Amino acid sequence: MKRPLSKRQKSMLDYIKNFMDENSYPPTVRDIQAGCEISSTSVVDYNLQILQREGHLQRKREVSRGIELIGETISSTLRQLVSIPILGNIAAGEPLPVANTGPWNDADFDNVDLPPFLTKGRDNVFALRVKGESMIDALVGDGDLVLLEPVNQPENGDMVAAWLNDREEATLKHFYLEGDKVKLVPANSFMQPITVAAANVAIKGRVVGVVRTL
Amino acid sequence: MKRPLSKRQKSMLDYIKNFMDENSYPPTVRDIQAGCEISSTSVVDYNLQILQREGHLQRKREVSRGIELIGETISSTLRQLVSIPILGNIAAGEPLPVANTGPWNDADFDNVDLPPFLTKGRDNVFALRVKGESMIDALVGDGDLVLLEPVNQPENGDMVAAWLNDREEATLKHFYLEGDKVKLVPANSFMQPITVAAANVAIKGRVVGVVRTL
DNA sequence: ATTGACTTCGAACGTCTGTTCTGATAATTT
DNA sequence: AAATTATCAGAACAGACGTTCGAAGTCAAT
Repeated sequence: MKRPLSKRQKSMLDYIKNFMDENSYPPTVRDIQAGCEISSTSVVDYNLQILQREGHLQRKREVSRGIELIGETISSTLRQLVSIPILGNIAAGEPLPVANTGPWNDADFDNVDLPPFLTKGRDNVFALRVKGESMIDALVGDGDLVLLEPVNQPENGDMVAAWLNDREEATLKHFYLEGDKVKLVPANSFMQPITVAAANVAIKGRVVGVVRTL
Repeated sequence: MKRPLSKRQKSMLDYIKNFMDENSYPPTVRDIQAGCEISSTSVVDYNLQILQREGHLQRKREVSRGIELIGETISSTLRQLVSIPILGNIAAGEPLPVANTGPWNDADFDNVDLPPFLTKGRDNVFALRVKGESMIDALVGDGDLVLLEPVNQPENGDMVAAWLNDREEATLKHFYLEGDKVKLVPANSFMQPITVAAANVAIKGRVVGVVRTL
């Protein structure tokens, strides 16, 4: 979402939208190539990658017509929303009621409806309400809603909801894998990083978004 | 509609419907083959022809995933969304292209679609993209989207987009009215608060929400 | 002028995918 | 029982399709 879309990318997005309105299935790379008068399929692929990175669509690798528009309208007044369960609160010392990453029983939790560009088409995204001021330095404050994507193996630097088996508590921290240990860097400069055995920590999810209302 | 559908044809129809609910594009012949545990693609083709002849779907020849269900409805979450224009960027020293708070010309700006709970029914909410790290202490970082509500007279402590007439620049600051002067407290502890005459500052809007994607 | 990021180009590779062909098996009718 | 029709099996073909690679072009900043 950093750079504005180029003319070509806008044109492609428009074409895809029109195509799906008329055909009920997405266009192929070569459909887009012809429709937008582009000389090479690789250019289409290149710009599709950008459109995906910027959150305008989701692509499925090696799948023909594996394009899904997100955040785009179907009709003028009705738009698509994604329902996301708020599984509970998260704050240092408090238990996190996330048991597994299976399909949620929607009836058990409060839900928020969010536009798809916030989840970027990811599956099983869930939300946690932040309690306390312990994540200040990560620009996450009390009352914020953090959107998490279930992951098994986060990448270094990701902000994750980590569960410590021995302490039986969950916090929001930055994740760094160091050999067979995991270093969890807190998001508050007054708190020290902690390093624990990898077996002792369970990553519940990776933060993919933050929403705050004042 | 001469003959009733066979068990296999019903199964295929169900599979196609489920597939399109989940994937936003139709299945291939081989998807159906696998999903319905059919031994040969020719059998799928054969039954697809029947389903088409009976009017349950429409096929496009030689087109991958060229299947269109007839008389079926989409069953995903359709809700109301609010379209909000992203009027520009805001960062210390940069001009803010907000001229007035009248009705926006939607065509001129990028838009984001947000669920109504983020705007809380407020009118004329607009968004600004935050540039730079100068609002760190207010938990607002580079790339964040801030949602603003146009206000004439903010309350003390509100985070506002303030335009300084003499400097011709706009920043995100906390607002405090002190007599006939306005104190603007920056959101970065390395910056000093500034106090200016009330006539010298124009409040463009009050921050009502923050959205961040990672 | 040189760099470096971004974008485009042309071609090729390997798999995906709709289609078709031949033949077999099952169900239905005569 | 024989004939007819409906359905299935397996294989193969040709084109569709996503992806990748090396090279070059563009453009702004240095």
